[in-house]
Amino acid sequence: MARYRPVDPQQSFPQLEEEILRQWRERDVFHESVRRREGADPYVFYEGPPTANGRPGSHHVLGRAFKDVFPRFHTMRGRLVHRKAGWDCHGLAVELEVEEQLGFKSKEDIERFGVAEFNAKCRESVLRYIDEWGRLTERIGFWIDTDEAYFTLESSYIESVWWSLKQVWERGLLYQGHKVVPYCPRCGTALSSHEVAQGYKDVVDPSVYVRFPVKGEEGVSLLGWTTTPWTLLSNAALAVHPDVDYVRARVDGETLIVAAALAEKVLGDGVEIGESVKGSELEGTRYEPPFPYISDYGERGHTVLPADFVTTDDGTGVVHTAVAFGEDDFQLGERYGLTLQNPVRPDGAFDERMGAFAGRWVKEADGDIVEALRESGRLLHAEEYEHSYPHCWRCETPLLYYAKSAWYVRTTAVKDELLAANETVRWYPEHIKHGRFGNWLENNVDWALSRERYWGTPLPVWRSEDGQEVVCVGSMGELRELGAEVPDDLHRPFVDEVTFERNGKTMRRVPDLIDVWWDSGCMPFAQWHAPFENQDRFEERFPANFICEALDQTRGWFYSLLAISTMLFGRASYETVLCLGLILDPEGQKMSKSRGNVVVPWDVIETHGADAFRWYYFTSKQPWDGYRFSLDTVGESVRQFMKPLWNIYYLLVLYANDNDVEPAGLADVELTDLDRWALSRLQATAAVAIDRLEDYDTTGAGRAIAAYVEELSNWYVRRSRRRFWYGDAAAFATLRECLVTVAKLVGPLTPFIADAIYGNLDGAEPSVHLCDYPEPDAALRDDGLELQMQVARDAVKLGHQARAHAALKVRQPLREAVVVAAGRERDAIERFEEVVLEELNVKGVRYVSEADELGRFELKPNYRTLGPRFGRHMPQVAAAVGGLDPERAAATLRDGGQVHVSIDGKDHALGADDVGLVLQPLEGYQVERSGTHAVAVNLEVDEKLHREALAREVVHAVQGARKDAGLDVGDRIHLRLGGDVALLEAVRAHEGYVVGETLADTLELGAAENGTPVQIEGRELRIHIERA
RNA sequence: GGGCGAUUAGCUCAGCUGGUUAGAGCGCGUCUCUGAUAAGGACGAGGUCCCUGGUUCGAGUCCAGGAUCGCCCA
Repeated sequence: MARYRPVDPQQSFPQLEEEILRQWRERDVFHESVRRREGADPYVFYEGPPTANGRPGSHHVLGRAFKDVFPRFHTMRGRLVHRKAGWDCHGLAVELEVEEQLGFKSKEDIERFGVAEFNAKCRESVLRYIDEWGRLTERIGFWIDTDEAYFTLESSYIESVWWSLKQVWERGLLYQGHKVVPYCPRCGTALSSHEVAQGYKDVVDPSVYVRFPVKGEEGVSLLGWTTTPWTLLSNAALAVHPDVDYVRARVDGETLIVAAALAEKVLGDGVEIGESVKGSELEGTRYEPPFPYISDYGERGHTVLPADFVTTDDGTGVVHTAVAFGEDDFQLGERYGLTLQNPVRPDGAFDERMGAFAGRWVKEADGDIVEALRESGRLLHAEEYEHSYPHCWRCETPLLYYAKSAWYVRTTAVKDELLAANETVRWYPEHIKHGRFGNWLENNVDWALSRERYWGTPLPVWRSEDGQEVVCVGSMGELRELGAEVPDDLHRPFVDEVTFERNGKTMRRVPDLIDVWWDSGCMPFAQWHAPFENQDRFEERFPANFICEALDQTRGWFYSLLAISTMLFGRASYETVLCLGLILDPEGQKMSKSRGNVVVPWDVIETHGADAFRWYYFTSKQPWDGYRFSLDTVGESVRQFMKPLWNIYYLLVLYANDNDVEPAGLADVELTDLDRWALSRLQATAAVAIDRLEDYDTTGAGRAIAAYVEELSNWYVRRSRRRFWYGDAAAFATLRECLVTVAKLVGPLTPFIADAIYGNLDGAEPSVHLCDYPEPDAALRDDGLELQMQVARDAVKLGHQARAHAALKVRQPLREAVVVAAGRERDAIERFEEVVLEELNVKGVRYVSEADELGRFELKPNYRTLGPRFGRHMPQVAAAVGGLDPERAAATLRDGGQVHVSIDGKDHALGADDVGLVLQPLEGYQVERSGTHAVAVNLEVDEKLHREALAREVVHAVQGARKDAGLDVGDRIHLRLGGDVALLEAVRAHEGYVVGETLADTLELGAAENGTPVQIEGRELRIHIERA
């Protein structure tokens, strides 16, 4: 009767996983695993909400695999790990997706379509993808509560976000300001810095040198330089560095004022250099602007101003300033009271003040502007200039640096707090902390919070038309108290209609939305609608023990979480961050739809399964380094780890069922040394796995477990095969214990195969994921045994090598192996002599403690111990050791004595640790050595040994024939053999052996006329098999 | 232009606080084992540890400069 459910050796893992998924659903294993830890010490995980804008890709599987493994591990370790899913629903990305669907090109299109309808589409679009995300999430075994997920679009979430903004407002950190921002005229919105970063492209722009004639000095011009000719239309001033030397350079009868350091570079070698002055002396110089359209820039308009940002790296050292179109320019304008004039409309076209250029898209006007300068004689020189310039990451429109009114959070005011909070965070990899992230915090600028878009959390600021009254609203209740009617849906356009009276004035909301990163950064409390509800839950689950996202979140979620919690609660909202790297294709190229090198996760799952996918991510390398990834690389996970593990499991079940072996505890059986070894190694492996996973190192944990599975397969099982055939209780108990424990160890990593194995071999719990993580049992640990086994395995390996080099197959029995070993090594090999004999197929082992028979010792200085001791005298020491008599020294050292060397007339004693003995084999012997021990095999094959080898060959041939005949491993047969007499003679001499190995009930010799012929050493054997 | 990281076998990756024969897996070649069997084992070929300098008795490992690639920032 089968004790265990039979195992398919060809099991399809994807199919197996579907089965396990069904069990998890039926038994509600995930929720049960959380329920069982009710009241335990919580381990808090925060889900960084993905934007469900598009189908999930392989990089999302990476993130979700790592977000899964540590919560699973800590649950098994006894912690209570709630996992609440979340979805980031707002933002420009979603709007763009919808715009694309609807064929929209601009904000006017959206306004015409209707904001309510447009936002309804956005909501629909986000929710549409969430299903597929949910499907993938479940399929890869990412356990997270999707039923209770938070959505950033919910009114409750938005209300919590409003609350956060009100806190910031009350601290005086929320303000409206004018700043020059990277602005996309097509999308009609400013971009955040990380959006800008995505869009840098190399472009060729005009590079123009322009004369700015000095007023009242005929023939003298300041020479300015720019790569954005369109900004010349609103030139407001020129900037020079006060400490830089400027010269009057004469060229072709005119005088040009440029930085001394750049004069020759710009004007050529032949230029005549005149008077030199400091930039500060040029301050106040009035000049003629290049275009007449706007003249009112205030008192200091169209004069030279001093500025520290001017460099002499390129250009002329005289910097054209257009207040509205550059950060430096804008600040300069503020300092010197230049009037802010912006002649460019929000759609990127010049306004009606710009004469012939009115209505033209600024970048396209560049060429004509250069022409106009040429015609007016202002152009000295024009060329092309290649540089990298930011473009809108989605619509590819070149961005404009553009002065806009916007709302900011004064994060610069809390920079020190941010840095201090960062100090409390543990980063993986460590260098991010003070590198990328720390640097980013050091260079903190105020958070540009507002967005002039439609689909997002509305900025809860209401204002009177005259700007005198401003209210930041922190909740719906507060809004009601102010006398407003509050709609159910807080999005635009509904929220825009909310008004109330204050001091006799009508208060209307400012039209802006907020940055989506603020939304997601609020999740620690907003996911619970705290502080309006569930304040206790929020407090219980704050801060997070662990968060994990891709490296690109450094300036995204990692920052928004830290910044918001620092401003609101004065501390970091997470303790440990794991950063994940990029997924690249096998050529190291970034995966992207446009390159067509994207690996669809479903393909991987259907081909190899989710376990393999996860295992690959966990173990192939440190996750932050990025992955060179393809379908095939995942296949290796299956071949190298899952398949061998499955094979062991298959073997156990096969023979346990065959022999009707009952599952037994270790206490009920008599363990052999080999069993104890396997169990000892198991404890060691558990210890490593725990240590590595506590340190967020799946690679270290996974590799240790894989190494153990390899040992189990290629040593324990291989050495124990016969015990399994014959139903040895201790072997079954041991292997079962090992496999069940491995299933637990590997559960967090490859949850499906782990549960399949556990369920069949143990099944005390409904799932392995309800078990405790294995604790190493010191009573089962035996370091000495492990060491001895290692020595014995080394000896076997050396013997195999010796045979291979002598080209003597293992099937040929040999009389003896000669082993050079003494003391502990000899004890070890003697303890496992049976194993050594069988592995090497030799009749006996002969030990020699002296090397004489097999070779000579050579002495080698141990640099590791001697180096620190002798320092720069090391070469002399090495020479002195080389000068010792090897035989005598070796004998002395092996007896535990000391040898003496003389360095600079001083005597030094060296012990066994200081001098290594290396055996040099004598010629003519087949000896393999490793350090001080060596193994030789006696190559002499006599008649008897040869006959035995032939018998083994015959068995080998018969086994082949059994297999060809399609027999089961346990089928009994009637065997008839015919052919060469020498072969038959060998069989006769070893009849018992042949009959036993081939499971033959009867054996007839010389009677297989119609048997299948095979060749053995050039002799023919005819084999006839019949099922008994 | 600045910051951070990477560079080790044909490929994917290990190499702890510097120690003298630089490893594994895959792939390749040869052999082998066989009652886990489209698995397993052994052997072999394959390496200027990106380059150049430096520190040191000794550098894949530490330092400086450079190259290439990636990410981030401008």
